[in-house]
Amino acid sequence: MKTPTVYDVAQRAGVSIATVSFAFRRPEKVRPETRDRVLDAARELGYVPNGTARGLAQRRTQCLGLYAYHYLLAEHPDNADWRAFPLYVDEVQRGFELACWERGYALMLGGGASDGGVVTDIAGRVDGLAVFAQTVPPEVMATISQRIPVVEISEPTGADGMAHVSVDNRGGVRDLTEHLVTAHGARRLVFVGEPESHDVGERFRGCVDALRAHKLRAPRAPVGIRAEARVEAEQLVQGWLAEGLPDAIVCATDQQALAVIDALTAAGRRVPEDVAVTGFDGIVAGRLSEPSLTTVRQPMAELGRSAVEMLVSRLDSPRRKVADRQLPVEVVLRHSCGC
Amino acid sequence: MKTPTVYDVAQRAGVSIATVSFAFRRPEKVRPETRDRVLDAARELGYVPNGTARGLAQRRTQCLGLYAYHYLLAEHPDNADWRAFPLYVDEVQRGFELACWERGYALMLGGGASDGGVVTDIAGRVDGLAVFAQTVPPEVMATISQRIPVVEISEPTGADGMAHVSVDNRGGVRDLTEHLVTAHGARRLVFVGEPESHDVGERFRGCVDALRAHKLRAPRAPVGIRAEARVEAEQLVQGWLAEGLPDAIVCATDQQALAVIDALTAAGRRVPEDVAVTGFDGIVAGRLSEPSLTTVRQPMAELGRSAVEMLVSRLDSPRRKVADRQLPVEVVLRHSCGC
DNA sequence: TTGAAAGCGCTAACAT
DNA sequence: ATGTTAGCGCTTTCAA
Repeated sequence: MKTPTVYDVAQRAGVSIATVSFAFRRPEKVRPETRDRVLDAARELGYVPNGTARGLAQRRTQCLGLYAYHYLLAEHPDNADWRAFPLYVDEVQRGFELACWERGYALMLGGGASDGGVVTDIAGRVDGLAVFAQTVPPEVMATISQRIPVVEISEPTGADGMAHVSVDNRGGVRDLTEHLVTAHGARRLVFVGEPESHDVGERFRGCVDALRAHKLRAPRAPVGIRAEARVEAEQLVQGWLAEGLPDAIVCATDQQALAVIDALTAAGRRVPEDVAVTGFDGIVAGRLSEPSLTTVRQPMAELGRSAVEMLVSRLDSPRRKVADRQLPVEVVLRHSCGC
Repeated sequence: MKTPTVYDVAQRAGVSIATVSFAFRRPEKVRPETRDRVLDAARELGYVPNGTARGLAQRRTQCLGLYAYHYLLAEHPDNADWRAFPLYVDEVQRGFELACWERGYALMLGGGASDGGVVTDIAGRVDGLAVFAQTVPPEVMATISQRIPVVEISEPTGADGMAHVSVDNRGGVRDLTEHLVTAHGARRLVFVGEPESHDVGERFRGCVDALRAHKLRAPRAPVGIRAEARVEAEQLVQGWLAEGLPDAIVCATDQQALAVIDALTAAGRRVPEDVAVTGFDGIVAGRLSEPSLTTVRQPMAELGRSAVEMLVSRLDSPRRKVADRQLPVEVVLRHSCGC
């Protein structure tokens, strides 16, 4: 059962393939009777235009890509129940989806392996591509961004030929730390986070900014933790119990903050009575936790939407030079800081 | 800036385009030195294979489609806060994504307009397609399913040339109703749901089955409600208050059950003390509501995974005849039934 | 082991 | 208004 092509439709309608193409893409360019004949023939044959062929001929696919390496969370039993809530990447993805559809683009999603293979594969099939920070080797991105517009999500601005959307990490944590100090009288603060991440570095700097502004002693570096390791949170807590709890624990992400709170609770300490704990991101789980999590909310869906806008605008005017975008954040005061 | 093609790579490596193709796709068929020359040339030029051209030549895209018409929830202010939790479609989509990636397929997601245009467009670019029930006109699906394997998610089995994955709607509600009757002594039950939906019809029948088995009077038809209308829930509650509350309100979906509970609470009635309310689906919001929602859990991610499996198996052996699949459900007893 | 060449199904000049 | 035709960039026989 060979599927019908323009040729079949053309033959049946007694016209040329060009007319078939026009009947679909530029209906106004063909006489109404002719158009109806073509459309009828197409319907009778069950014609479905081959998008691949069209993409090749037009050299555009009307499709944007998102490399959504989900950190393979689903596979990681440690994290299974986090999946009950949408995480950062999920919410960004949702924004990306909706913005694509509003603009008439389809969305191609890739994931799985984190070597360059999958992402290159996707790059070869889309008009523009968005990727999350730290998920693809830079050489691979460099090559791809020479071919199509690329935007990196939550990646530092850099002169790498790619566009970047990020949020005001530093300002957010500065404001939050400021709150801890002025509203709750915190003096001894620690900052917990993955030291390798640029975002985390910025957040740490924001914490230091606020502390310095108050002439308080600032930690020299973040207390290291892996992205979402509960076990490490427990070890950290053991350490603090041994040497005395700080006034506040500023965490680089909500997930880490929740893990720290769990570990503290398990060790018999109360949050925020014994120690304040804060996060960053604004995921749903933090809204529902006990105590609810004071945090800095990122506009996650807006990050996804912005990525689409940036890609589309470069597609529409290719001469435009790549521009980065930084989105504002919002301090959300809940209970874990003592409020 | 023309992007490099096989021709450019071939020229630079001093070989033919066939050799370039082989070097990438069948490395074992070309002499190692030749292969290295080709790969080096490719790297130097920043070659990214054009997936569209490949798809056309191979007549397969290694890409599966999901038409994820999200009921435009995001646009509907009435529903804004539901979006904080993953809904049915989101969880199915997640299962679909992961299963695609595990099998080396990319995923093309379409949405937005619900006319046939978008879905036909996607159908023209993928090897297989999954759609949710009631989101695409049947004629359109009929045409598409003649071209590529299609599976409808949560759609009744039918001799329409498409495959279907669904769950045991009838059995699930039968068991749940049975519980209401035997464990909580419910006698007067109403069933609330969208009457047009096939799934809802099945669920209603399950309710009737259980009632009949106990020689209890069964409602003649579902009490109608739109998919996710809070306002209607309030009207229903007003009606019940006027004519006397039933013992139990069996709702066709969790979202409707939560809306009904909200309306009852707003009207000063207590659940489950004054009346039991149950749902169907097993969404996260029902786990966290007050009272927590007794429901029938669908294996949502599993639906998505199954859809992928069914598509891939038909792609792998095209002669296999289309087969449907029904997944089991699980009654989840929480507080809203009185447990 | 490598090369030549014929498509894959469509679009878009250009010609009529 | 419609037809002819040359690609789009790749895969894949078939020959050498």
